[in-house]
Amino acid sequence: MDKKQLPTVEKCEFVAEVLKVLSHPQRLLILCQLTDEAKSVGDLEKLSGASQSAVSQFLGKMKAQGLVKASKQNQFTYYDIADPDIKKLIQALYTIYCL
Amino acid sequence: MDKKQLPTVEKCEFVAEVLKVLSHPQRLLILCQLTDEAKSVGDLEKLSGASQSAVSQFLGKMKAQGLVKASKQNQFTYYDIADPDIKKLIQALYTIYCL
DNA sequence: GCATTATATTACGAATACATAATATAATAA
DNA sequence: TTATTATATTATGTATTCGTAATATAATGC
Repeated sequence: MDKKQLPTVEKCEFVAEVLKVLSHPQRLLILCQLTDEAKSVGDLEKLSGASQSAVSQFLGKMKAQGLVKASKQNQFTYYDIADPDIKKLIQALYTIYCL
Repeated sequence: MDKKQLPTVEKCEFVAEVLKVLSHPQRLLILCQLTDEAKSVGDLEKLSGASQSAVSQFLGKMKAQGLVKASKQNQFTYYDIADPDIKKLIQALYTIYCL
């Protein structure tokens, strides 16, 4: 994704795609939790209140989009933020809405 | 909306609602354009490439949500950002994705 | 008045997203 | 080997969103 430009239709298409992922309460909570440290699917299930299936599906899709990365350790899969821009975005949201 | 807290489910529900509005290419472009200065529906129609009906509907809904405000001058309706948090958010997106 | 321009509203089919249930797989424990 | 735990996958009905067409309203210009 090239930067240094005014918002164009193409840029907005890309960013809107990212925002669509964040525009869901439980997905947003999951991503917020992951900015601290990697967490297992089970951890995120408890923290978000979403079902096992939903959490796994959310993470699978976000991984496919390159937003998070997975590392399997024994029977657990730990997820972590993969995209630094997402981390910045979550931090910006925190600054605006939580400080 | 009270602030100063870690992300909670309720906070995420609120923020996700806001992000849902931004998670659409043309709505995002419209909001980006409005951070500079108020613009008419027709201006936004041209800038976003969305249909007259769609632009009017987008603006109507965003107004109902308190994100933008309208001021009618003669036959034109000028829209402007109403929520300072949205302005901050758009600026953060600009910093992350356009600089 | 009539035509034109600007905006808003309503309606509706098509596409998408959601939540949930059911099932599968893989690892560990007993 | 059987049971249990952790995660992934698939399926599916429902709800929501989107885009567009049609129509309405309101102001301006002729």
